[in-house]
Amino acid sequence: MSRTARPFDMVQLFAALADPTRLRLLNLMNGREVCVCYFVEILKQGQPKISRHLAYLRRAGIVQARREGKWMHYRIEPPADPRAASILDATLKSFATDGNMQTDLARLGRACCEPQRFVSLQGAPMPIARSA
Amino acid sequence: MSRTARPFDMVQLFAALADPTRLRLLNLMNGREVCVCYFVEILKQGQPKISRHLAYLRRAGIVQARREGKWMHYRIEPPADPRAASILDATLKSFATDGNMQTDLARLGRACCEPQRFVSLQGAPMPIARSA
DNA sequence: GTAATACATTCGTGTTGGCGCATGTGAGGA
DNA sequence: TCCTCACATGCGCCAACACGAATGTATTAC
Repeated sequence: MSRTARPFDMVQLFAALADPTRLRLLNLMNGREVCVCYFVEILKQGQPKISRHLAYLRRAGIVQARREGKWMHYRIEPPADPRAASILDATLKSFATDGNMQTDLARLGRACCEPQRFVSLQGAPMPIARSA
Repeated sequence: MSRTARPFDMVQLFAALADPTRLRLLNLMNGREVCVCYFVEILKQGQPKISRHLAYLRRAGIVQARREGKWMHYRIEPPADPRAASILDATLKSFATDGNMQTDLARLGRACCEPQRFVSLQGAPMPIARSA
């Protein structure tokens, strides 16, 4: 039984979106694959907190993780269920007109251009642009 | 300060959608103004439970209530915030391909055509079609 | 091997949410 | 006025969640 075959749990999807930290994480991952250390730096939140929210998003089936040496990269995984995909898409689009979300993206952009300014990002891999 | 002027709380919106009973209620209200007694009959759930979930949806700013004598009619109130409106719209559209939601709608249709078959619906006002 | 780095997970605590049950409230009807 | 109907709300209980702090686990550096 494939993971995409079973019907998507819409309630779990909405529960995953019902948290400000998780929405900020999704915003930062929108179009990019991002290393956990960037989340911690940009959101200025504790690492366990970030990690737990990422695990929550992964359980909900909307993000995927990839290991690269010591680092973990997270990216958005659009659900196979078209209903869930449309909800997630509408959510991601809504970030474009959200001032706080754009501020986060600007901070991410600055961190990528000058990682040497952030002690916690020394040697960390840059976010990788992704189509989905 | 008007109620629509302040920025919509997206987290509260998603929290409101993160419950199966509330999703079923929204589905039944999609395109209609429905009396509480119909919700109780169609969903076969206790009246206090239905009432509390409707109150939750009202607090989230996506449904409105109207009193008509002894009966309360609930309808969907599209949020003024276009971001919230698009999320809600995508959610409502997703019901079209959901078998359980269509079953609920079929039960509502039958209850409206033959209210005399349901003891709890004697004299209850019929749902009223609405554009939004 | 040891140590350090980058994340994940566990633990304990406070908060929130959902539920059934009982009770309160507001609008008719007799 | 009293009663009933339709619905809302308060109460107690239990489960789920968010959080900081501490600890565990891969991976790399030495």
